[in-house]
Amino acid sequence: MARRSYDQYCGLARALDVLGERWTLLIVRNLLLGPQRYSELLRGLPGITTNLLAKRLQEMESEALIERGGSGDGAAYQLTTSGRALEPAIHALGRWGWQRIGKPTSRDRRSVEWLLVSLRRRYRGGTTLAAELEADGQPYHLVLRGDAAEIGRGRVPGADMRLRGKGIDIARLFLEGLPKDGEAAGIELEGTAKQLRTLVGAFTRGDTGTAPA
Amino acid sequence: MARRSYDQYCGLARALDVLGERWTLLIVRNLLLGPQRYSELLRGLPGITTNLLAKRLQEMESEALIERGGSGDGAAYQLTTSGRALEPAIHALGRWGWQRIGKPTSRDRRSVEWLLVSLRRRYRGGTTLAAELEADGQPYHLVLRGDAAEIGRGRVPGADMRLRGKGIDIARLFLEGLPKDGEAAGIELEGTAKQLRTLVGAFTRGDTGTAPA
DNA sequence: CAGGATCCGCCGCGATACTG
DNA sequence: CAGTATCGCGGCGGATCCTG
Repeated sequence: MARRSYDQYCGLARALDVLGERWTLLIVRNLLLGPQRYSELLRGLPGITTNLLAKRLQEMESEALIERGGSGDGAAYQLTTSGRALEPAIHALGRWGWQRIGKPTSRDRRSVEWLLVSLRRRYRGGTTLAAELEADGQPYHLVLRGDAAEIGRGRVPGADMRLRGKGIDIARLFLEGLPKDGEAAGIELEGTAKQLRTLVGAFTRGDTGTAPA
Repeated sequence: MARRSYDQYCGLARALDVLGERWTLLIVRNLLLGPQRYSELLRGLPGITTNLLAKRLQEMESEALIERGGSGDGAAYQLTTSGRALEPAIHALGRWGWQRIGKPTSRDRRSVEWLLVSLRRRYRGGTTLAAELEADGQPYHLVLRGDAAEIGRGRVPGADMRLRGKGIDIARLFLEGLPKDGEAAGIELEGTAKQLRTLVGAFTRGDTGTAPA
């Protein structure tokens, strides 16, 4: 084996020894919303090939970033504690990237999941609300409780509200905010308009300005 | 040209489009301590080759991460505002890496500069002190003023204290702290023992625990 | 000496095909 | 569904040479 290394006694260089190869951090990003199976990762990472995904998963498992969880039918890859500890780094890189990002190009793939990951960082805090999302048929949950925001895949029991719509419309809702008329185009709302305002307002709009403390 | 891209409308993916290739983030790290010339970067990045450094510098300049500053004799590469905005991401990755790093192997190169970069993040705040370092003949400065820590290359006028020694001894001082007897082995001190304790105590020891607020 | 350019060999990556 | 096998190409590493 003997992976390529910078051979520098430096935290950053060591991190890049493990994370610097292509796709690795994007796999971590996708797992931040919850465990996923091989085929789900493959679909969620447009452009990666099967051999490369398999190789990366092996390397990441040997580096203890991920582990195979569950058994039988529920078998899936999930982050270890060490892998989850990458969340601040992913948020810092993501913030820098979102600051430079312009309008999506025609070649850009989109996923509401990329956005949901960034919402964990954009949460302002101080809200109490449990929401369910159904974007393009896939369920997600946002549970806001004081300073903590738990955002991931799947439903949540006892949700206060529910949004259903196309991923691109839901993404626009969180990226651009509610329109003046308070009607979110193309989105089916189960809940009050006030809850919707609370949900959307719980997150900072973008990364152009300084995020409120 | 047309660099390789993940083609994902996601901040992290966009950041990795720019930063994901080999050596790029390490160049930014080295420039965080101040501008450097081509040959200085080459010496400071053991293992990089001349062609690759030249290529990376071109790419980074076209991405507006760095710019050629100064003129004539003082010409050097320096970070732009956008490049300097990477400091939080570098600190986050560095913290993760320092947490996993063990003892240096025999192949590991060392540099007091890698450590100084991490000190900017490890600064506890609340100290007022201007110190000069001379490690392996190279001068550095640490100016601590309240919440701000300015750490970089070169001297600082009106330093309160001065340390001189081998880089490895100075690195050990900040990584392991002052020995019980308060005598820093192999280090020449201009200043009081109290100042030395203040300086060393102004930074957290490592990344194993949670850094104090 | 600073700041590259050029050539070459290799391996990481991407695409496709195939297997348990 | 969850990977392995194979192959071509381009990015990378190493060395050398060039120009102000």
